[in-house]
Amino acid sequence: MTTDRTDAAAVAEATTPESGIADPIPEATLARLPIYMRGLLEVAGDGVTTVSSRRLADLSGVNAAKVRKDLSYVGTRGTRGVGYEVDRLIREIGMVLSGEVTPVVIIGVGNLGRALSRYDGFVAGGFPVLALVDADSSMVGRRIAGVIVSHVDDLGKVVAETGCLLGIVATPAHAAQVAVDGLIAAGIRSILNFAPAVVSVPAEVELRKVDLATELQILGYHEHRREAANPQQVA
Amino acid sequence: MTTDRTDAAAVAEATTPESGIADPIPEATLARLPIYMRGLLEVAGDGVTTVSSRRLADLSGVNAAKVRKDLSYVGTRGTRGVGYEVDRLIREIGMVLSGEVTPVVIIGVGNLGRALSRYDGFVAGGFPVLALVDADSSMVGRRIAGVIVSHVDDLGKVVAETGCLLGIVATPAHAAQVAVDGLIAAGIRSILNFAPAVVSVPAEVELRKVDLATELQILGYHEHRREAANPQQVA
DNA sequence: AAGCGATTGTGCACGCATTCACATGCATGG
DNA sequence: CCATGCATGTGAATGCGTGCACAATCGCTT
Repeated sequence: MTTDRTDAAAVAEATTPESGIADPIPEATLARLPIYMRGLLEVAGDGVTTVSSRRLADLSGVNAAKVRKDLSYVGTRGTRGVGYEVDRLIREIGMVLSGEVTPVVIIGVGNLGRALSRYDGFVAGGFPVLALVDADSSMVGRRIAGVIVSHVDDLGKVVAETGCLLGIVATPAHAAQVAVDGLIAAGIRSILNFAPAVVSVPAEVELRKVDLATELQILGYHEHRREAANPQQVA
Repeated sequence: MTTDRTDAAAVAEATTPESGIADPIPEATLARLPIYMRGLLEVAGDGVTTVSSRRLADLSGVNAAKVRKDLSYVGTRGTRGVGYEVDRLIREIGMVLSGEVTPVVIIGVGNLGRALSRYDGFVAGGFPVLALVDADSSMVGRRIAGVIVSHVDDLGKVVAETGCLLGIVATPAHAAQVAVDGLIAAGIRSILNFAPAVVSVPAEVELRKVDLATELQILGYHEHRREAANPQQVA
């Protein structure tokens, strides 16, 4: 797989046939694939074998054309006049988004960290939480969701042992940057940050952010906006 | 992502003078305002009285031009050659995003719901969790983060009593639609959904979504991509 | 009083994402 | 074996968000 490491490699993988690396799936599409997957698994459970883009769109709450364009990126082709084969779609999408099980480490076992470590959706989605670390020594040794909490100083060791590839930061804001640096030092290059803080990472590290307070604030904005517009109406 | 904005109304109120309702702040800008706010509060704590767009940009991890354009939406004007007045910016941004305290109700007190109800960031951001409900009778009556859990059947009553304007759905996927319908029936028109399910709401209801599993899947995709490209290198 | 350095405010162009609209092509029925 | 209907795949138009680049403008210094 890919022995030519020239700068032309990037160009070459545009429409690589089957040489290994291939697709540059748009971020927006990527974010919808898991949604499609859920819908597909649902109809598959009902014994349905084919779906139209229209049907899948309804299940996912999006536009039918968008579904088709999205699916065109994953490579699967549907059958005109019929639709897409459910089983195959599930297989192909599943292959695109981390086909196998990808273990996760969580830094910070406060309220949020504990909840995340017990969140069923992660393991169900193929992301078992295999490691927990915290800076608080009184937490170390505790067992949460079947996993023993280690000290953050042992992060490198724990990550190496469990083979975690993804890191979740669930620390207070002031500890976020340190936590991220630690993850990177431990070899993690994909990080999901729940701490309400701006952290900086080297370019080769993928950092995504979930900001709970911000979500509420955006909702609050719209809510106040509506209140200002309408007089009032207690349901 | 998430959030469907039908700008039918937004167009009409384009540049209302001061008739009450006014600004149509872009969604992207809105999402950054809380970040700016954090940076501003930080420098304000250090006694700084003015910031340049450059400085604020560095603190927020964004582009300076973006900061200026964003701030132009909130109305505040800076002083050329000097920068923006910190105190005023804090006040103005604070006014834009739900100037006052906005109470929140959480449906579902499983792992996630409990964690959210104890999350300090909410109350710190002006979103105290004043009500908790669950469908499980064994949960009803329990006290979590100082709030007694009520039964979901009493949702309307609880919402009315506490004056909650925002709803958070933290139920399992299969209960999400019912939960959302309940919130709407109770008069809530701004909802944050953590359940991994597609739910439908009437047009006048604002629905945002936080999909934890999807976030990991996107990270997983990029991680696998990198692995496929590079040979391997255990730090 | 006037110039100078600094920083804002914004016009413009580019790129990504969404959506429409339609030709292409497959499967089924007569 | 051909016609017909239905759903795919995609070209093209539109809109939003981003970031550059620069003129306008302010405070400060001389």
